[in-house]
Amino acid sequence: MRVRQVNSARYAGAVSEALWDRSRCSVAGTLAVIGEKWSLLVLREAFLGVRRFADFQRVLGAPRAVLTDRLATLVDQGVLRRVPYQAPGERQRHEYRLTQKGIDLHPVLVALMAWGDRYLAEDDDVPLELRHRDCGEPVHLALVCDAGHELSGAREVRPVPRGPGA
Amino acid sequence: MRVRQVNSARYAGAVSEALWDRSRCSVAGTLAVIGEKWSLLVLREAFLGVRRFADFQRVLGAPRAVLTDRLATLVDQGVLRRVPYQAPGERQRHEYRLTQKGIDLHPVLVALMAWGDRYLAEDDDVPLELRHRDCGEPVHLALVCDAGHELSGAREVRPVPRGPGA
DNA sequence: TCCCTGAGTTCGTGCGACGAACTCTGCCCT
DNA sequence: AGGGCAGAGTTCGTCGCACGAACTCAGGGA
Repeated sequence: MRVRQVNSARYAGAVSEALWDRSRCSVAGTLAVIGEKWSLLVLREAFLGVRRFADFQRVLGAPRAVLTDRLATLVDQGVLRRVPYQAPGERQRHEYRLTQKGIDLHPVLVALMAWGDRYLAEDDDVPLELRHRDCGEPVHLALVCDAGHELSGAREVRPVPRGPGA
Repeated sequence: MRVRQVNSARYAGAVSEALWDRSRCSVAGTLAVIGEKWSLLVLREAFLGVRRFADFQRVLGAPRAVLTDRLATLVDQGVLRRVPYQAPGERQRHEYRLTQKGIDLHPVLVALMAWGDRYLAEDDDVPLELRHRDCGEPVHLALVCDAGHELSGAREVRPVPRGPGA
């Protein structure tokens, strides 16, 4: 159907840094999986319950060919699953559902959304809010350390190199 | 120097959804700002302390022209600031520093990194760890609600439409 | 039988990424 | 003063991907 190698940018280029090795950074690896145009928007819709090709296409307005490619990529990265289904009176079709690996991308979407709400929404016109299913209170992302402190921001974080190159 | 309009995908396409209006979603807006190739990698390096053009170029290996464009975009989006500086015995140059708006993108990077660490690092070879500057404990992202509960995952979240279209 | 819809595939065009080469500026050395 | 050097771009040719429109294919219904 379609050949695709994982091309991972994690191993691109001869960097040979004075600092630790940046080419293996997980950010680059993750972007190699979901960083292409439309991928994150596809996932946003998936989290909102969209499953069928036509619905993705209609809601996003992405070109069909691109959408076909992005869905296929996400499927063979294990982020989505292609599941057959049959609506009564119709022939068998496929739908795309999040796997656990895909569900675990939720914080990425939440972080993007939170930033957009803060800096791009005009006059507090936030289009979508996340609430705790149990208690109904609004939900936000927080950095917490294993000692239980909730950090106030990036300045309280210290990046520490690890692994064989340390 | 370079003209750039904010082109925001937030208003693209006539969607007219049965569900709430997806075209104003903050995820798309944020991606219009930082979703281009290399932008997030530039920010990753900025968080690790990189400030000068040549250092970005050397560490990332991105083509100069692309890097020039991405830095300019991030500057006129207000994510980076172009600051003049003068090293002793050199002529005046510029460096790129995170603004508060840029620093607030930290959770996005952390979320991408966490997912990559979980799913892409072979045999737990995590290249970089984040620790609380004060207590030294490892730090992770969490969803917490305003009642103080820490949610276990995306399934405990309910998205609620808001604003004029509700 | 023809038509319709969902899910693609094909195709021509054009923009954007790429790497190499060129430019411009001001400091340093001789 | 002249030449070399380095940082920060800019220019250019190529090549690939994104785009939108048109085409295909399968099955169900009128």
